[in-house]
Amino acid sequence: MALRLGRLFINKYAWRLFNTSRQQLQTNMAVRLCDVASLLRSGSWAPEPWTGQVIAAMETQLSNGPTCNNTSNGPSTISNNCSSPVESGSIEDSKTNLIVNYLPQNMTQEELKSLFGSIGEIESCKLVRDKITGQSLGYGFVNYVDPKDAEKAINTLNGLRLQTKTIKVSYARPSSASIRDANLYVSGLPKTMTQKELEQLFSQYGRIITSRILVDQVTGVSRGVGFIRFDRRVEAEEAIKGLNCQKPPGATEPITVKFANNPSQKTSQALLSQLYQSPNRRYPGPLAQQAQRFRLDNLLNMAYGVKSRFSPMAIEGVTSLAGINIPGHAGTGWCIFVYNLAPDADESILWQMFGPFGAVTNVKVIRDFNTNKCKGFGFVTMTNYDEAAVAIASLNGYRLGDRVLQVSFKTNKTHKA
DNA sequence: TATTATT
Repeated sequence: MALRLGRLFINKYAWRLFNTSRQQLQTNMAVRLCDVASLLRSGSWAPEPWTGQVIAAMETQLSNGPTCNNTSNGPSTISNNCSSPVESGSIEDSKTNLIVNYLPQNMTQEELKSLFGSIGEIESCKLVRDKITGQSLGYGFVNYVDPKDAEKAINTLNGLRLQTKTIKVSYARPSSASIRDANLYVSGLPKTMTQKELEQLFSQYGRIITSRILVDQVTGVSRGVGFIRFDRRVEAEEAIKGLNCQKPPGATEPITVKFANNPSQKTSQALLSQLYQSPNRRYPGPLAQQAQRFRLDNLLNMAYGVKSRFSPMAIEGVTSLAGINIPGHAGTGWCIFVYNLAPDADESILWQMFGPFGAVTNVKVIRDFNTNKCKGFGFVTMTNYDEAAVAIASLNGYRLGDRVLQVSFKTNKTHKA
């Protein structure tokens, strides 16, 4: 039994790591879409040949622009935005606070902040997680300092594809008990009914926030079930009274309308993660350290198994991971030392240089306290070893302006310039 | 007949 659980545990981590690295790559791609495109146009950045595919994907997404509606993986709202102070009659609607929906399951709060921080200064950011299991509930909040940045985030990040999801970015409504539990589950729908028709049917009872008709993944044909989320719970209650057991216009069978199940209902997976994750997060102890080691081991396994381009480490690298002496590794990622930056270098140039290679969680330009000019070096933290290694191999010796950069994993020794 | 929208 213990072995079984252990195996499940390991597989779960391997799976998560694999998806996380893919997702983070895409996240960082997304952040740098505009930057990279402008660099390409200016000709000041020459990517390695293999990054061509990544760049092409960026350009495709950039040229397509954000798409809000009717994606195969996300519900959409025909009636547009979620927050209209006029319509909702509220004058307290924040113009800085955004709700972000349909986030990939494994996206972290830091990644959320990283993505939205590329737009402007963030006052606060929260990824909402299940209180018990710690699992992401797939949505979060981003509160900007400047309302203009919130608007910009909606314009540039709404409809962004991350992994299999298409995120939705909209103004958050003022939090209130009246808007909770307003999600309806509808079944018995005619297979021919469109989302628009579904919304038309329900819109008489209130403002619809989202609607969705589930479709067969292969054929794309309606499964006759869907969801309607109203602005307010009372509206949902009225819709149940008015539409449950009723036949939609032209339909031969009545539909069933009821409140949707809460997402926090426990699955076996949730129970498993509750067993292992929850105590770890609250009380970092031997189990947490063990989990960290699994993460690291699996990271290496994924690097070996998934990437054929690059064989990052020899066996001594694996054994060193069991210990704590890992050059450049600070627990949260691989720290990279970048030397010979110009005095006017800023963080954005580091994002631009390293972002295309994979998941970048942090960049820092070291500045002189008095002049605020770059002291000639900085640091970049990357999540995945292989991506960091390729970035280093590609950017070490890179000519930035009239300077030749030195790029390496950060060592534990003090660097002598 | 079931996705993850209110901190």
